[in-house]
Amino acid sequence: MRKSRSEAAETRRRIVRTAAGTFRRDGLETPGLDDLMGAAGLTRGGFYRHFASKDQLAAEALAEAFDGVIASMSAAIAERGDRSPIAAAADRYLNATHRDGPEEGCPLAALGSELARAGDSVRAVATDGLRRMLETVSGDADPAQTAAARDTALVSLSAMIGALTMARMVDDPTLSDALLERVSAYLNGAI
Amino acid sequence: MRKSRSEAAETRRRIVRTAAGTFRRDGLETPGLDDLMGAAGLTRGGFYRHFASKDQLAAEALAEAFDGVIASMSAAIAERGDRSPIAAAADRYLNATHRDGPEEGCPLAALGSELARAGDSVRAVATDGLRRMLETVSGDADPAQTAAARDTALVSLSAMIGALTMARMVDDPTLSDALLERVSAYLNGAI
DNA sequence: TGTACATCAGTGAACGCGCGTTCACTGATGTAC
DNA sequence: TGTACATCAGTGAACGCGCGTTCACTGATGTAC
Repeated sequence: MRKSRSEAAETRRRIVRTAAGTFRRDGLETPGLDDLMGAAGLTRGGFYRHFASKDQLAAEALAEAFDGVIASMSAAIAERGDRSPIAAAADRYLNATHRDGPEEGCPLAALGSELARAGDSVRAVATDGLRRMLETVSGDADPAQTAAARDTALVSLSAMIGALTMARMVDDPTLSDALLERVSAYLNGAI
Repeated sequence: MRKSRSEAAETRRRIVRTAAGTFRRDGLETPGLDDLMGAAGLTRGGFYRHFASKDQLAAEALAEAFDGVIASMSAAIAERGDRSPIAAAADRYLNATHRDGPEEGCPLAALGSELARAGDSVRAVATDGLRRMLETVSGDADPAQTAAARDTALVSLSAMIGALTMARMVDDPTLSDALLERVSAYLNGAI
């Protein structure tokens, strides 16, 4: 049954990658080890060959989720043309595709209120992820960020996270669409 | 052991009221019936004399939480002096007291990402609560709301909810304070 | 108004279930010589 | 290079625990007469 080192390393990466999606779709507490290992095509017993605890997997999966969404926003900003970085980030963030695919999206919107109650290691990853996202939307090409750019990033990202979370929460599609469209329009025009 | 009708009705109200705080502090899933009944000074067994399910209590407690926070914001707006309703709402919402007392605060910030995955009855209450908050911050004295006022409310409330959620999540007090202060300053000045 | 009986608020134990974690085991991989 | 042995990735069962829900029971309250 033993797998080679490279196979085991690949297995570990697969567990983290699939868990990053499962956590964002179903929350941090709801999925059990059976769900998380099953998503990677494995059974529960092998979990502790790779991780010390479910919390450790959550922290690593969260970091991976941030990597993906930050790369996506960074790319959107790089291709922004003559728009502001914030406008490009808002377009990438506030749309139906992102709303309807939380497993590939921003973990701050997917897990925000649960992260506030999570353990120290998870919150540390979340804090670092928020910082990286703030740097990204404020235009990370500029190393000497101005205070105004930083404030604009704080306000804009807060609005994006709040709007996407509410757009997923409401049971009225019209209100959900309005949240995405109106906040996106505001960030495209007024800032 | 039987209690009088008025005592039973008072007990029911107490369970809903204390549960509204417990859910906001600890989340929708984490507290068990032991915790929820214990907070009201009761034991688990009596729960089903008052509620058909834990989900029903969650829906009623959430509605009560909205009532409280909307009354508070309404009062802040009524006493706003020459400031805009949004500025008054932001001051009431984005401060350390609210951040550090989720059990008495806005359920959208305390439970946002969990509400997006909740059952139909809970999501219906959440949707109604968001609508009521939007009406409140857009100045509910005006019955014929303009589209612009509605859009401003969408953007402002999204920013408030996102900023408060992030302020509770990050493990760095400086960043947490900055989120509250900078978004509040923006909503006081620019809108 | 008083009495007999029915009701039911609340208790505490029990139900089945799924959780995170542990462990004995299997057998292919890695290592020592 | 070949062989003998140690290692360990992954399995599946078991552990104790707490969950939401059910239920028999108690005894004060409510109701019928």
